[in-house]
Amino acid sequence: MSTTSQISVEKSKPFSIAKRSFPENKCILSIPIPRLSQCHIPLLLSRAIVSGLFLKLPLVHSVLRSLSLGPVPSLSLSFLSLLRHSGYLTLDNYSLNIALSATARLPSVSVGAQLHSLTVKLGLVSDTFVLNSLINMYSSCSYPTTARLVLDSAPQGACDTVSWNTIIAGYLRGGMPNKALQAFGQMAKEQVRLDDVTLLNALVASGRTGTVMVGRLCHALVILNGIQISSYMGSSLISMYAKCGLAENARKVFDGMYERNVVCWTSMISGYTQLGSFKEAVELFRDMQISGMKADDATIATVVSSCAQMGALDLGRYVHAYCDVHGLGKELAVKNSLIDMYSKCGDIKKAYEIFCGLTKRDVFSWTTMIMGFAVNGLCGQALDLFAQMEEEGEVMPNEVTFLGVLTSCSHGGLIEQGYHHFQRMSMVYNLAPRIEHYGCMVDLLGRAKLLALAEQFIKEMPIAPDVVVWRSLLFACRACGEVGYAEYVAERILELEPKKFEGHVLLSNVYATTSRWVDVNKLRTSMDGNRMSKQPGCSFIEVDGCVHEFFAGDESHVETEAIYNILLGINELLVAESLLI
DNA sequence: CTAGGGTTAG
Repeated sequence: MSTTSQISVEKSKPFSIAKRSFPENKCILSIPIPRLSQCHIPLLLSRAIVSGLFLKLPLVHSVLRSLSLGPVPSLSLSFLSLLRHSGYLTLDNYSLNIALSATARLPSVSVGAQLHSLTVKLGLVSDTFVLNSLINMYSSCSYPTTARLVLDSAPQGACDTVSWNTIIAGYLRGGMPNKALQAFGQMAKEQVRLDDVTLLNALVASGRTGTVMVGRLCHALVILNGIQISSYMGSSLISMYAKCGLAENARKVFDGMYERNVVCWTSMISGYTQLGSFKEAVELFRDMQISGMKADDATIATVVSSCAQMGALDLGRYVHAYCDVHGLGKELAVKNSLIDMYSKCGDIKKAYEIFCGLTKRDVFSWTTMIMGFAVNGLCGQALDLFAQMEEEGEVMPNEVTFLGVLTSCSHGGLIEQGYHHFQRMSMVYNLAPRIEHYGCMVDLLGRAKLLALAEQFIKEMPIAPDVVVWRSLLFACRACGEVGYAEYVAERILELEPKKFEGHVLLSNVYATTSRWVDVNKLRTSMDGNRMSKQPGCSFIEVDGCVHEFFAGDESHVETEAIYNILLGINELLVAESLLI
């Protein structure tokens, strides 16, 4: 089996192509071909071949390989086809391997599929390298299921660790982390040798599915096998622990690392952001700057998201300025996060300014801006923007976009429009409404005090209502003074989450409105008996650019009550339900 | 031939 290393070992006499001469083969191989104009190389070589020059096979192979890795992988394919048709080369396992890795980088699977049938015809599917390239080609072209079919129907003994690793990576890329985890299990069951790439992929799968057990197992395997915690491994571990809600474990991995690159730092910062520890996220960003590690766009995007969720406008502005100084923030993800930050912090003008300045807009840009208008009470503008999005038609709305649209209708009291968009969501865009969308609709009807309609809507839902849906209905009951029905609804919430604090409180509030103090007491006593402790309501406030975090009922904060009153005035969103007790 | 972090959410 030919490999690249064999090629670079090969040395030969000087030879020439056209009028350019090279001292030896090795020199050609070390030419950074992507730096030359890639288009000229096949042209140059084609001319040489047509004029009857014989080129050594290793050179041809190396050029094919470079082209397949270059910016225009299809050049590799056209050159290969020329070589074949001029009788220069017959397709063997090596050239087929190169061709397949070129097609893996094409947007369409069609050429790759043609090569697949060629592979079968030539009887090369039992070659492990060719097989793996084939699997990789289907995985990269977003056909992970077909890739799996290739693996499952491969001849006995042809598959190896890389084949399985490629399958797992393909599932992850295709947004199928459960399948990835399953494949990892099968791999272990069939006693395929696991390596560090396997564990790395399995860690990603564990994180995305929230399967701590498997994540821990992988971590244990890493330690037991003495696998070095590289930046790759470390960032995967950190991200896995963070996604499973174990911030401390993530931090332990982070602190214990011998060397960390920007990805490790970003993994930890984004872990904090995802877990709602915004202050820690920002602090770690500071530590990162102190340590001299340069942030990149991924870091900025997650830090800005933390600022947005804290409502820290000054801090957000600082990070924005940091971007300009360090030449960062050119990527859309950062601009989108800035739009979100400015609109969540109330500077909707600045948010819209950034949005308007975008030369390219993805679904995040539109959705963030729509949601930004909605939460700032500019429901009309939110809906106008959605109309503009549909009119331009370059970006398809997704489920979250419709959450923004429905929220706008709900906040604006636009019932007919709400129904209209709710229907269009599935009819026009083939998006199945999720429980969140049903929640929006109940909220829409409840806010308009259309209690009977809201109730009917819940009854006709194809999914079981969750706590949020019931809570929306409960608020509607309260607004309509329907105490009896409110009791029923509060009981449903309690039923869904008997161990949680909230349901008990809601029910006891309902009792309190009808002065049923005996029932209130009974409920409170049972709560104490169950040692039910509430999650403290937590808020942030920025004073002179400094972010203070405080908890409801936090005695250490002397000004808690005062700040709470300020918050009530600033942003109704910050008022956690448990603060009201 | 395979590998890590990032933006929207009732």
